[in-house]
Amino acid sequence: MSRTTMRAPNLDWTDPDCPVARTLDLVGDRWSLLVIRDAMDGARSFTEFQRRTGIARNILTDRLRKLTAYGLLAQRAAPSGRRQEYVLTDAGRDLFPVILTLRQWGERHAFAPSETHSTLVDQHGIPVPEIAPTSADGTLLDTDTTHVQKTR
Amino acid sequence: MSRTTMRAPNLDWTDPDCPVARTLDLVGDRWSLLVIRDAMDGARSFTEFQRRTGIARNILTDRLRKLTAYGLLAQRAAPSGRRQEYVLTDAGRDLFPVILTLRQWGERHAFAPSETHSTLVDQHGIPVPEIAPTSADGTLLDTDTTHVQKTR
DNA sequence: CCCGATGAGTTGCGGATTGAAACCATTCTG
DNA sequence: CAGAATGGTTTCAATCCGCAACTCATCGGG
Repeated sequence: MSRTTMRAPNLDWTDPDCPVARTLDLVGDRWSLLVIRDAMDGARSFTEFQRRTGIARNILTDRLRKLTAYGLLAQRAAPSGRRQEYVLTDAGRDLFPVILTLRQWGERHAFAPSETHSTLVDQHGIPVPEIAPTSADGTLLDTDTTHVQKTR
Repeated sequence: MSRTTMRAPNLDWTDPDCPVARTLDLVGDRWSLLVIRDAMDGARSFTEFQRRTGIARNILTDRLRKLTAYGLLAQRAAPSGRRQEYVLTDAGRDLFPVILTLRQWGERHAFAPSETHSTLVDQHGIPVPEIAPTSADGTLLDTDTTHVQKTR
């Protein structure tokens, strides 16, 4: 889990002390996390991102640039030919738990019981179990058993 | 974990089959998740949300209404006085893992080593450990060891 | 009972962000 | 080499957002 040094991308954070707010300042718009999702699922090229997300092309240009500037994507030469491709950096790949929890919440709450949806599976085709936050001693955590400790 | 029936809030999903996209259709804007974050940390009233997030008031009005319509917040009479207050529903509280993973990503990647930030702690004041997605047999999961299985 | 202070919005408006579509320069491909 | 695909850029209209001012109801004193 290498630590990428921040490129001071935003001079003015929405809430400089809150890690949640900082993360959302980087990927909390309508499209960035869908681009990341598709990158995790194998998308590499401009056209492929555009096809999968349906995002407008000028906006995609902007998002790819921003995500690259923030250090979540990197551009490198494609293995075949001399075209460029976008790949996730370590920091970008590290958004996996975020995408996963968004996915699992959606599965639980954004589908009617009758509806079907795609599923995330591991190498053996077994569905990924639901994530459950636990404390150091293994007990389940939720809103009621945790609180934010202000930096001082 | 009670299942709230969807209120068919969005007639047109960005990507109807993908749980990630559906979740982002509900809370994937600039402010909704920060409102949820503050609700989890005890905010109840319009003014309190406004003060904590710094969001414009007309936008806050809109977000509170939408989140209520989507079933993530509910309005009920405040215990003291007859004023109304906004509280998280079960579905809203269930976003805890999402907020937590956003927070943990931010802690890892959105702060320079020298910077300090607020921390999430449990009842005993012990920092919440980092979430690690695992498969059914307990092995660590990431982008390389999972893939989306299309619904068919 | 009247005054000022809050709380909870609503309205109007200018500026920023998006989306759709057309256009353009390279690079492949047959 | 012609035509298609890739990876954008430009233009323009529509939408969204932030700010400030305004409203309306309630509340707490004096």
